[in-house]
Amino acid sequence: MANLRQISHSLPMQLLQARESAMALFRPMLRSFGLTDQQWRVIRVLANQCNTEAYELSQQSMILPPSLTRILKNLEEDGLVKRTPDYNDQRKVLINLTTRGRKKYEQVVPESEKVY
Amino acid sequence: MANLRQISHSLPMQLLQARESAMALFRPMLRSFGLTDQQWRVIRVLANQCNTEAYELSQQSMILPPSLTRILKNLEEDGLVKRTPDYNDQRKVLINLTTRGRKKYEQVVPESEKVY
DNA sequence: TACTATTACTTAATATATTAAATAAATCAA
DNA sequence: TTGATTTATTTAATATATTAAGTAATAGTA
Repeated sequence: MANLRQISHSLPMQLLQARESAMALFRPMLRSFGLTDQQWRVIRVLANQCNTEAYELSQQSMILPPSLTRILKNLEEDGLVKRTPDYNDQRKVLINLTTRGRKKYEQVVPESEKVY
Repeated sequence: MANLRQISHSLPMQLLQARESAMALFRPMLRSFGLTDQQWRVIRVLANQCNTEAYELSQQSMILPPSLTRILKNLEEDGLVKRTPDYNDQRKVLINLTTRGRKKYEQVVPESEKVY
C-alpha cells in the first residue's frame, strides 16, 4: 500500500475541477440573468428542439427526472416554459419555451458566446 | 446566428458527462459501504493528512464550506470523523478520522482501486 | 376482457450546492 | 488598548441531487 492514489490525481476529481474552472467563468453571467446552471441547461435544450419529452430533456440536460420536475415547475412559474400533455400518450408531457423563455435565451446566448 | 453551439458540444457539458460516466462506476461500490460521493472525498483527504483545517479540507475535497459543515456533522454522527478546536487559533477546527473512520477508509480503498 | 408488466412522470425523504448573512476569534492601526 | 478589519467557520434560505416509492396511462398476453 505504499502507492495510494492521491485524491487530487483521481480522474473524477480532475474532471470536477476542470468543470468548476469552466463554470466559474459562466456562472456570474448566468446569475446576472437570474438563471441557475441547471435552468440554463434546460433552456438551451428547449431552444433547439420543440415539443421535448421530459425524459429526453432529462437526458440531454444531464438532470435526473425528479430534479427536472422541480426545475420545470420553477421555470413555469417564471413564465419561461410551458408544459402540454401529449394527446397520443397521456403519460407524456411535451415541454416548450414560451415567447418570454425564447427571449431570455436570445439575450443570454451572445453573452455566453463571449465567455466561451 | 446560423451556427449556435449545441449544448451537447459545450465544454462544461462534456466534462459533466465524462465525470458522470466515471462516477457511475464508483457510486454503487461507495453506496454499498454507506457512503456518498462527497463523504468519500472528505474521508480520502483526511486519510492522507492529519489535523486538517476546515478551509483546506474544503479546497481539497472541492466542497464549499457550508456544505462541508453539514457533511462533517453527518460523518461525526456516524463516528467516522472528529473535530477538535485548535488551541493556537480558536477560530479553527482541526479535523481527523477516528479509528473507525480509518478502518472504513481501509475497507473502501482496495475496492476503489479495483474499479479504477 | 382481465391480468401483468412496462413506461413516463411525480412525490417523498434525505443529502448536497450556492449565496448571503451571522458569529466569534484574531489582527492591525491609531 | 480600543475600535475597525479580517479570518474561519457556521447558520439560514433556497435550489438541486439522489434513491426509492407512488401514480396513472399504455402495451402485451392469455
